[in-house]
Amino acid sequence: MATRCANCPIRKLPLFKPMSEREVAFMERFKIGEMSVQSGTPLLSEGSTSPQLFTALSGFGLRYKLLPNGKKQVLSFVLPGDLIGLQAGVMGQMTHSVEATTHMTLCVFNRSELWTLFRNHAERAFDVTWIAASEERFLGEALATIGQKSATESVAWAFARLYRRLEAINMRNGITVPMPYTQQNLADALGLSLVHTNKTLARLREQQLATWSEGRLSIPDIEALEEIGLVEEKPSLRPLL
Amino acid sequence: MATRCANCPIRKLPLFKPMSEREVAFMERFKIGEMSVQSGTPLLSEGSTSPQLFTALSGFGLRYKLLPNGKKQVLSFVLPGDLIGLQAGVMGQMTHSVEATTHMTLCVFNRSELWTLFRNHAERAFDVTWIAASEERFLGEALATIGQKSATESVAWAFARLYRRLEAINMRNGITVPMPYTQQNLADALGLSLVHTNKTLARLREQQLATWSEGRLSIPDIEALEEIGLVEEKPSLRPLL
DNA sequence: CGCCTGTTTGAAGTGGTTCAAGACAGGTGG
DNA sequence: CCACCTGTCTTGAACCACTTCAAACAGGCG
Repeated sequence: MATRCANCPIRKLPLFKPMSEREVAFMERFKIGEMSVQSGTPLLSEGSTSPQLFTALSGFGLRYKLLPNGKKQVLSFVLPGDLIGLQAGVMGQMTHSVEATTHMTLCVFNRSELWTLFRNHAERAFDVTWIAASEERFLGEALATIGQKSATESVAWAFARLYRRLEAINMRNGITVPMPYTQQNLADALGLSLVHTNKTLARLREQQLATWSEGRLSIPDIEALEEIGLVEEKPSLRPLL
Repeated sequence: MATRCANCPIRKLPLFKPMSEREVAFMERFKIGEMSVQSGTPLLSEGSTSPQLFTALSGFGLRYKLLPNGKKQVLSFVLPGDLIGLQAGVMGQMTHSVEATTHMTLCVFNRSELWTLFRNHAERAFDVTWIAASEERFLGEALATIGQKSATESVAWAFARLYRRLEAINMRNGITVPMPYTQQNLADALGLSLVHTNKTLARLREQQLATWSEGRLSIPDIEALEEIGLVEEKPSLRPLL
């Protein structure tokens, strides 16, 4: 059954900006339903003009682009709290695809209501823009990583970023966080080959910097890893849609 | 002296969405001045919380990030019509720097007025979000390029994209467009070394696909170049701020 | 003229790719 | 219950696209 926004389990997590009562009330109207999908389900695809926006409530996904040469670039990992489909929402068309990596539950919003949001809820509209700018910021960081860092630095960057983000939504357990992706997914995200990604992971494991197995990532010293990955930014208080 | 928005020379270019009279009137109030800077001038820097937003009226610039290891990633080339500083505008802090590559003239807006825009001009607010989403889209494309394409494909992609964008603002002259950047700039944008970039340019020149010298880029067959660069998206009608 | 920035070229080195093959786990059908 | 998938991870070895090092050249400028 659809969770009421008032009881939204993720809204109160430390990562998210508090919402006023009026905002919660509006979101409750804006939300048209809840969706539950299995792992592997495509949520949005490149070129489509989806009538819907989603917010991930639980589970993990991937945003990616497929190239004419058959290669795949993973743009980012979708985690609980992420807004999905903003591009189609404002520009009318997706230029990347999104799919569920694990089972996911999602809030569903009506794209056509986005306009109402802009007209009547300036604060929320500002938040939407904040989210778009934040994604731009993330991609800029990813670009700098792929473009200028070594394989080891890149993997360390990705792990550290994911660890901090998961920590901020209370998914850290001791020194480990869930990581339900494959090495191929990580390779596609960092522009590396699967083989080299695997060898890089082995090296990080030997040095006790990061151990990734059975869907869980363990990081004994996150600050050391951040240093290796040349991480400069931390997740900041963000609005939730 | 300051151009009135009503007479804005770039608003009527084919690339930009028409603006209503009410919108023009608002922009005229939103705009607090005009700025003219020399080549090399830093406009915004990483970490700063600039009180201003700009729109490039003429001239060329660069957005880039500097890494702790001393390397530089160019995120994009700033062309006339581009909005600068949106990140600081909504998130309060820049995570990349922007500087002028040539002489530039810029419209200056007051960041604190951005909020007024969101409250009283929903359409314009929507446009701002559109712009943010469009930058995200571009960075996704750049990521796929750097991550998955060969050096030749990357250079072809960058050239084709710039050519089409400049064409859309009437800066094409026959088969040539202005390109006032250095090979080092391009190398930093594509995550390649200067030497290899230079050799790749030589190869494209030999094959008569693209000739870049003395600040001008000539492309005899843009569609062939787009194919080589695996270009899938074209510049689309965009709002101007 | 001397200096600076940007471009060009050659040659050597390497971080990463590609190819190949095996191990292991989970799932499926006979 | 076993044989046989298929997907993921792992490892070794050969190769090459790109980097790094080095040096020369061209144009603009005080």
